[in-house]
Amino acid sequence: MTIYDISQKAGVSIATVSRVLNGSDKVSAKTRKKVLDVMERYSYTPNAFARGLGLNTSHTVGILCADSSDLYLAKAVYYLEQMLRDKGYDCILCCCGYNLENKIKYSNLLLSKKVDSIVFVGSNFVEANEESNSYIRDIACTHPVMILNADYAAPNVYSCLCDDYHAVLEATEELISSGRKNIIYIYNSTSYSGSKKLTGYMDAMNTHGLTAVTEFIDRRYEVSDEILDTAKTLEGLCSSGTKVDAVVCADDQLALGAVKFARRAGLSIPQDIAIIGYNNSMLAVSNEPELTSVDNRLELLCKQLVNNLIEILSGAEIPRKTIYSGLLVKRGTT
Amino acid sequence: MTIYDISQKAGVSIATVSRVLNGSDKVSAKTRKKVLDVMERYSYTPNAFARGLGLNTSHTVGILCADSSDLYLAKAVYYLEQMLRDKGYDCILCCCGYNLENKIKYSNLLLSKKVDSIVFVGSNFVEANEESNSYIRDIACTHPVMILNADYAAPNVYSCLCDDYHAVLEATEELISSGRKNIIYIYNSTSYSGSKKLTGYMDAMNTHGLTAVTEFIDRRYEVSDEILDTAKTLEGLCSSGTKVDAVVCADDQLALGAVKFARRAGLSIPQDIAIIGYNNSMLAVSNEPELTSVDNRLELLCKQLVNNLIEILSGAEIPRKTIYSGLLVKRGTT
DNA sequence: TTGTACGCGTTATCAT
DNA sequence: ATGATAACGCGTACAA
Repeated sequence: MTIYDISQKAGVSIATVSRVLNGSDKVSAKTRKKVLDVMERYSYTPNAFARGLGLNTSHTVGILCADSSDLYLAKAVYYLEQMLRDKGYDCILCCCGYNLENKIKYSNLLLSKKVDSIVFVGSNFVEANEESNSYIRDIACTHPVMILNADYAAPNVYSCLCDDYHAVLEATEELISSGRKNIIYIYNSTSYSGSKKLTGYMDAMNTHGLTAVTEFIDRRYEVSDEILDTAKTLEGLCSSGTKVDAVVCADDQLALGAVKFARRAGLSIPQDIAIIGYNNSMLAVSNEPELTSVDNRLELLCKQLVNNLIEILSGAEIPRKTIYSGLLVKRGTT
Repeated sequence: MTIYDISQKAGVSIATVSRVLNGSDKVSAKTRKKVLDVMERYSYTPNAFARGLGLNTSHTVGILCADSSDLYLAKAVYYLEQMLRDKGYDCILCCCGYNLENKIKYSNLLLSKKVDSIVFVGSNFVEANEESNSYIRDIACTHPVMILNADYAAPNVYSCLCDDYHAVLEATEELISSGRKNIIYIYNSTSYSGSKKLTGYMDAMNTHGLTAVTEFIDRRYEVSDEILDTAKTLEGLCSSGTKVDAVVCADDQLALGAVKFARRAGLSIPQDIAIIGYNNSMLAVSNEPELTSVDNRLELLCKQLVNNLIEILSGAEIPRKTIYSGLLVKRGTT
């Protein structure tokens, strides 16, 4: 079924069919109904390719993320997909891992598929050294670029993020003010948001004259391995004499590692050791005791990002950067 | 940059450019190099719309799932996306929730986007009553349909699944043979695989002359709520006098609910109560003690599904149904 | 309000 | 081996 067939069966021209299709008001009610009926009867659907060819847009946005099975990213992808679909946009998903080469390769692939915009999901798309980010600039020359959870200042690049710096700073200070002194920070990423968080912790410790101790956990293919690594790292740290009465983690899964450590070491939570996670994911509640965790407002961020994107695609101006505050959700581990 | 521009700059016809593009062997090495050079210089990329219009295929498959943020589905989507991309296919992701109307609506949407096939991820796409599945038949009239984790017998529909029936049956028997008598089954889905699992439990109990006790937990928007509901349900059950010395769950998150219940009730795991989960997800290891859980071979299933799909799209014949056995992974809760 | 005709960028079928 | 040209299905000036 093409627009031709419909026009013939309805006894009108293809132009009229096209007008009906696109909701033009220059069609008489009678003609519209006639055409609509025929379309209905033959359950006609316009050809997306032909339409795209003429319009040069597919009403599709490319979603790029490192790993859509990561708890946090999966949630983000889910929100984005739902919200974009509500606005009439489809999503092509592309998981590109954590290395630069693939980020570039897959961005281009998405562009070649004629997406209207690219959404980078996760702060790992913005790195510390400027050259590694030039691919973002390149894309932004032709397409609006949206970044979730990181900021990159360039024309046509728009960011929605949580104030991770202050969130961690405040979480750490909360521990300090409740009397904890030996607070360890555990992280697994040096991305944009990763370094903000780290700085938040450092500043809090320094301000209060406490010694900062940080541990970096390598990202592992299996989350479960990351949890185990965290537990082991803490065990090693303690057995080498380091005192610990609190752990701030850049991630809920790291926090679960800390919980595992505490359990194995026979420490009671939160009396002997307090633990704070990040993301306020389902992991926080799945555990017993439940994790105190920073909620970084993912749903809100996604909603804002999608709204912004729609605005931009319709030609409106929007702020380059939108920031929300994190929220410390207190539960059983503090 | 179009094929025209390239042909002009290379001093050949568009037909030749097209041949180079598609790797035809009817181009002299010299001409090929010349054209390739021009393409390279102008970093030309063929227009996906025009190509699709001619070929009527986009090398894209539609992935339909209820909720891509669900732990299990997210992992599946991730595997599928990676593996399909390896084979040169893109994925349009579409999350349609659990109701029939949206399944149909979004399937059609994907078809209108000219996907080459639709992959249904999750057993919830096949329901008990036949009418609810007719939409699958409809799609299969024009496109190969792949189903992950459920089976539906119809032409042009192919399934990859785990033998959930036997997996649960054996898990239950394992508990029975280790002396447990009051084994409760907890589930949250009556989908294809959901009912297989349930039957596996029932059969095991009946065979050994034990009384089956099952509890259905409503799916909740937040996983954490589901965990809490499970814990509460078990509390209610016990306080009304039902004895429990083991719990088999259709899902790891339900199992975490059981763990939560045990903790709150002061029961020690696994001495007082044994718990078995399903999916062998990260939740199994995130917890302490770690969950004994059935591994339903997701990665294997996805790999097989993708291989099958590629075969079909290239015109080969493949078996309608591929079944793998589940694997009981024993850990701390049994 | 409606219709005609062309362009969008490919692929594929012919010739040559 | 290469080139000319007709599809592919739609949107849209422009004409009526």
